[in-house]
Amino acid sequence: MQHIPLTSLGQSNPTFPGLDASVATSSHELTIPNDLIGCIIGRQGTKINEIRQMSGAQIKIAGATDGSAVRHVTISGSPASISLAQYLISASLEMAKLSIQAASSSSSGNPVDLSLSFPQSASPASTPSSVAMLAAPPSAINVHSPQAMPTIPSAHYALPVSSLLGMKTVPLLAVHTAASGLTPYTAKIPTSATIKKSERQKFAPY
DNA sequence: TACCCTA
Repeated sequence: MQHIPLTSLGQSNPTFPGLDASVATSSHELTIPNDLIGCIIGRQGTKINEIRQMSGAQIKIAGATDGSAVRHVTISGSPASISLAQYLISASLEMAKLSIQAASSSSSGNPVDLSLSFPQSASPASTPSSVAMLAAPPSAINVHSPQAMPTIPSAHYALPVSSLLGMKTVPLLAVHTAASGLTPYTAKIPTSATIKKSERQKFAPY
C-alpha cells in the first residue's frame, strides 16, 4: 500500500498546482535615487554583484534617467530570489540613508533643529527591519537532553541568510533547496515547558 | 558626496 507521495523524483513539482516552481520567474521593478544607487552597487559593483549572487536573482540597473533623479532597477527570478534581492537592496538603501543623515547632521547647521531633541521623525512607521529577535535562544534548546533527541528526524538548518535577514521568506527558501518538500516546519519549538514549571512561577516577576 | 555593476 505504498502511495509514494512526492519524493524527489526530479520530474515535476506538484507543490504548486498550476505553477512550475522550477521555471517560476517573476519580475519586479523599482526605482532608486541616483544618490543611493551607488551605495547599492558599491565600488566596482561588488555590492550589487554580491546581492546578485546571494539572492540568485537577475538584477538589472538601467542608466541614469534623464530628468529623473532615480534609476530603474529590474529584479527577475524566482519569488524567493526576488524577495531576497529586494530586501538586500532595501537594507543597503536604508543604511545609506542613515549614513547620509548622520553625516549631514554633523556638518553645517541645519535651520531645522532649534529646540527639542527630536530632529525629524516624520516617519511614522519606524523600525522597519528591527526584528532583532532571531530564532529562539540556545537556552531553549538545552532544556532537557536525556537522550539524543531521536524525535527530530532531519537536522538540516542551512538558513544562515534568512536568519541574518530575519524576513518571512523562510518558506520560500525551502523551495530553493531542490524541493525537499519534507520537514517544512516540523516541531521547531518543542514543549520546553512540559516538565517543571509548577510552583516555580508563582510570583516570579522575572 | 559618491561608489556604476550586468544583459
